[in-house]
Amino acid sequence: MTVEQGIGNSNIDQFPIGMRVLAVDDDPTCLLLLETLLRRCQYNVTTTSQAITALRMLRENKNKFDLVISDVHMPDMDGFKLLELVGLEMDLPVIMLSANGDPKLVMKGITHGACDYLLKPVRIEELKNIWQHNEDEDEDRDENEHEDEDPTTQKKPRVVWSVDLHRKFVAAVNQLGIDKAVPKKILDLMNVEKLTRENVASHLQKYRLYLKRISTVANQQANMVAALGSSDASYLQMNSMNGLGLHNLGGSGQFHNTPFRSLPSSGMLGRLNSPAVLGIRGIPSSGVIQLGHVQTAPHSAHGLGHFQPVGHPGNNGNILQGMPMSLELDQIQSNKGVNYIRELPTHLDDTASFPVSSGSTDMKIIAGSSNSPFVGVSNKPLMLEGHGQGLQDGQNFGKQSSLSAGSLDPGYSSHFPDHGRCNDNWSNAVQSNGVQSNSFTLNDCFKQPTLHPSAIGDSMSTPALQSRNNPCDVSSISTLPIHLQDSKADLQCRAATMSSNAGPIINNGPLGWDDHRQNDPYNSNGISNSINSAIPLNGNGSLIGRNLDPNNTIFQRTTSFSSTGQPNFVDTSLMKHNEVESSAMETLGRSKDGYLLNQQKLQDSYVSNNFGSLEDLVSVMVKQARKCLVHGPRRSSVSCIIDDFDIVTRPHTEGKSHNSNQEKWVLDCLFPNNNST
DNA sequence: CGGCGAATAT
DNA sequence: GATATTCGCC
Repeated sequence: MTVEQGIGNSNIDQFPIGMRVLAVDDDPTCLLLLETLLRRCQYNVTTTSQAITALRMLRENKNKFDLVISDVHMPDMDGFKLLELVGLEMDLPVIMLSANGDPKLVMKGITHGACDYLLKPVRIEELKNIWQHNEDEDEDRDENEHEDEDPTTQKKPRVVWSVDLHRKFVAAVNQLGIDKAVPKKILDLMNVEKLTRENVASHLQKYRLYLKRISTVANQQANMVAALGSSDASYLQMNSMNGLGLHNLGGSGQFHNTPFRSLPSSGMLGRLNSPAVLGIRGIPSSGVIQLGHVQTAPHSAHGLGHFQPVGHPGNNGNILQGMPMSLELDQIQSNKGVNYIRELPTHLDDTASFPVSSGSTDMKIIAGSSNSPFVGVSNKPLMLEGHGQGLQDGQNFGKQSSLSAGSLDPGYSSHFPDHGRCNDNWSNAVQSNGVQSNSFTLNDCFKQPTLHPSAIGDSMSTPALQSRNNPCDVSSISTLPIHLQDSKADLQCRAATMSSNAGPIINNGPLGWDDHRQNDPYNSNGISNSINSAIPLNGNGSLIGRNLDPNNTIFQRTTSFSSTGQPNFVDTSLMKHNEVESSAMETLGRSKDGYLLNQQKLQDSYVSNNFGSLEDLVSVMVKQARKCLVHGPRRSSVSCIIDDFDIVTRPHTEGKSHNSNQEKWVLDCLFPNNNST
């Protein structure tokens, strides 16, 4: 089959122009129509009104056709018979066509090997897609065969521990108490049909290992912190840098997120770019996809994918007591998050893509909670109680992003008690590395969290989702290699980072991803609120604090950046860029929900510092965008963005100006759904 | 039953 | 090749 670039109105990437299709229908009119439509799709069409003839043609010209479309009701031979014979004698995909949509007939067609069953009158849209059957015909057939087998003889389907299922599991475990949680009891509590004790037992084993890993890492962190005096600048620095990104490193499994696992520096990046992560279209057969937000994979067809909600009153029994929960950010994040990342522009010119992601309402940002940058060093602090600086409520959610951007502001940190320490540390780290650290990564510090007992239960989640809507992730990827490469404490730092993020991430679960989930046990018991409340409004304090360091201004960083000319820098800058943008997006997205970001101060102070790097440009954009958010979607609010944009783009051009188109563009980017201007 | 490790599947 | 799941045995 010839596969060429898609034709105009086709939304498929690859369209098989010239695919040889044999159309069979006893009704001349129908046949003509079918032929016309098929030709319009640019297929190479051959027609016949007799099934017998069709069969003969197929037999005589083996390999001369790529696909067969046959009517079901034909005088000379039943369409099903033809289907059967074709399936028997040749390996060609057959699509049944009938005016009768009787489910039984459809089923019969499918069971007989039809790869599709179209109803008359057939629409061209349907025909445009039939070629896809040709691509995975074998797979389809296999699937069909399985689906119709007798359940008793069918192989036991593998249990897919979806997020929901896992959540139920955790809820059950928490309810029972980790010590008393045994497979049988958990199974009963979960009340999920078709799930077996063995399934639960297996998952429990895995879960225990997971907890163990976490605790181990936590201890290491704690020890390290103790050894280093906790004030070690570089430690914190790195910690924050790697932050969230780390969970994405490591294997790919239900619990792989655990940040404490092996941390290949390239893992995350690779993952982000992997098809699975980005959400490829096509056959949902990979575990990752299955675990995604929506289970569409065949596996879920067995019922395991559809669990009845099990009411879980606040599970205060924290199964993970004393443990630094880790993160599982992956799992918590939503598919949207994935898309979100995928659409992150890499270049300035792509900024226009903002709207796309901002449309997502479930972006979960981690709200930093503790004031102490050291919180991350879990274990001891194990911030189970929020000590934020006063996040009032969920409204402030999304602060995170603003925080990241905010960290850029040199003067912002003064608000945080620990900033002094942070600053020193941070600057040192930066200098020693010779690379300006990404201010954004600092966010991670915030993430430290405050683990809410109730929320913790969710932490173990399923990692399937590799999405990372968290800007931090992105940044960490890029920065990690550069900053930590030769650091001996690298591993430890990373570990620390991870754990520190755990808290927030966990919180995210219920608040973000889970938010829109029907069966979210945490969403209906007030946990969300508690979590939110635990998030300090100024959660960013520590991060920003670091930036206070007079020697660590953006400017300085920028300078080192450009002076080093290393390839890595380039990448780094881009990543940062993405990160920033993602932050912006997050912020923007939140804005739609009416979140106020009182960070004007940052913005204002920042505006005066314009450096021509992408990073700076983006950061400015972010800040201004935030400002814009504060004021609402008005053009006037956007002007400043444009101004800054110009300033950054043309550092030495003061007399910049913008026009209404620019304003509109920016506005559209920020508020894609906003009609008013 | 629960826990483990081997055997498989993905 | 690494993991995740299931199988079998104690």
